[in-house]
Amino acid sequence: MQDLIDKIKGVIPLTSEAETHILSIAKERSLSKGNALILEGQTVRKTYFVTKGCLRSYCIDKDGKEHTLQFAIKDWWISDFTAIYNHEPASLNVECITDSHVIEFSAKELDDVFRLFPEFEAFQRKNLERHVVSLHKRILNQLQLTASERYDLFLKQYPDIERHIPNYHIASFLGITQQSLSRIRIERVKK
Amino acid sequence: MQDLIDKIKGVIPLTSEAETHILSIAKERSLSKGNALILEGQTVRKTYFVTKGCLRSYCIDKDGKEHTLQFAIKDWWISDFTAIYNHEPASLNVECITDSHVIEFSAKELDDVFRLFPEFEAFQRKNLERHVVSLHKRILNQLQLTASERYDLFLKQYPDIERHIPNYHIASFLGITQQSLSRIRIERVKK
DNA sequence: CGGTCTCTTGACGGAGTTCAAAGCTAGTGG
DNA sequence: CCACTAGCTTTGAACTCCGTCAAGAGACCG
Repeated sequence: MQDLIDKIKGVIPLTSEAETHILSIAKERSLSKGNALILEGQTVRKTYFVTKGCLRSYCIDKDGKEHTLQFAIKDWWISDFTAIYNHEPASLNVECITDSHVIEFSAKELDDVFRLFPEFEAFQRKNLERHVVSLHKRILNQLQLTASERYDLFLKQYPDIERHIPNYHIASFLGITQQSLSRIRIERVKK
Repeated sequence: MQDLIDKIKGVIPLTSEAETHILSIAKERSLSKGNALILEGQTVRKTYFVTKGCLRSYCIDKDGKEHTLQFAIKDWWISDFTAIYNHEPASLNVECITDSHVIEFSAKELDDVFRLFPEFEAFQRKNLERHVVSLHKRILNQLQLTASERYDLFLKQYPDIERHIPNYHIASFLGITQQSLSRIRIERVKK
């Protein structure tokens, strides 16, 4: 829980009332590998802040294949943001890929925070700005890099993730099959 | 200019002081096809709101190929947001692809607006949320759709754009070559 | 030890790229 | 008004990367 408070304080000054309120709506949860937090089609009522472990959000296409939109590790937020912002049913699934600890927030209560403590707007703006930046980078990488180059970058951005999560999840994030990723990994070892 | 004021009023109530301030920092500009607004490597000081015409942002890769990150038509914002948010030199270029009208803002003055009129935070939050949603959709499309399906979707999202801008820009947005797009278009006509 | 999950391997096919050339189209100037 | 040019699109042939399908090899866990 302190992780989150520290993270907020790194961006905006936090009054003790605001801190108390945040603590009152935050709910710590321990999750096991495989737990599903959001399922496609459901109404999305929660957003999660990860303090330990790793989660991912993904969609399932018409052929039943999974495509990973996001991995969330320590200090990242995860949910189906499109569903929350547009008030639609989830089109994504969110699941736990290692045993994890998260802080759960009701999307509605989090929204109230902006009215009760307007200073949080600036915090959220920074979060969204960072999010946009990382999405822009990902799109540009997808447009200009080969699968092998994207994998190199992935390993730099998530230095330790790779030891804990299956390669087929990484493949589904990079936009290739697990077989192709396997071949890329073998090529890398040769060099 | 009224377009922008209307757009703001659609999201938040706008006091007359705030409106006056916005008008005082906004600068209307007419641009011709081919005008460059931002060049890679420069410090980015401006953000643009498009009221007429079409602009695009793109990067140039190590082989000299262009990759389009964004098209901006009426009511969209465009700039190198990564450069602005991270205070880095531009890694993108922004250029005018048809004769256009934009409202130009200094990034710094726009930032001041949040301090002077905190009610704008909610407006900006909505903008950023919408931006994140559209980027998520684009990434998922890139992961699960064929080039031809992505082109179909593109035509739906930008119904008229296609008549005014060269196909090779569309190809560079979709992540394919202009030759491939040409073949896709021919296949479509057959059906 | 047996089953399940994950990764690797091989053969083949297909979508998209590359390079090069030709065909269009619209604007420009003689 | 035509010829020329520049910008854009189409076409063809060869190639490459990656996907698909199917099978096998490890690894992990009850």
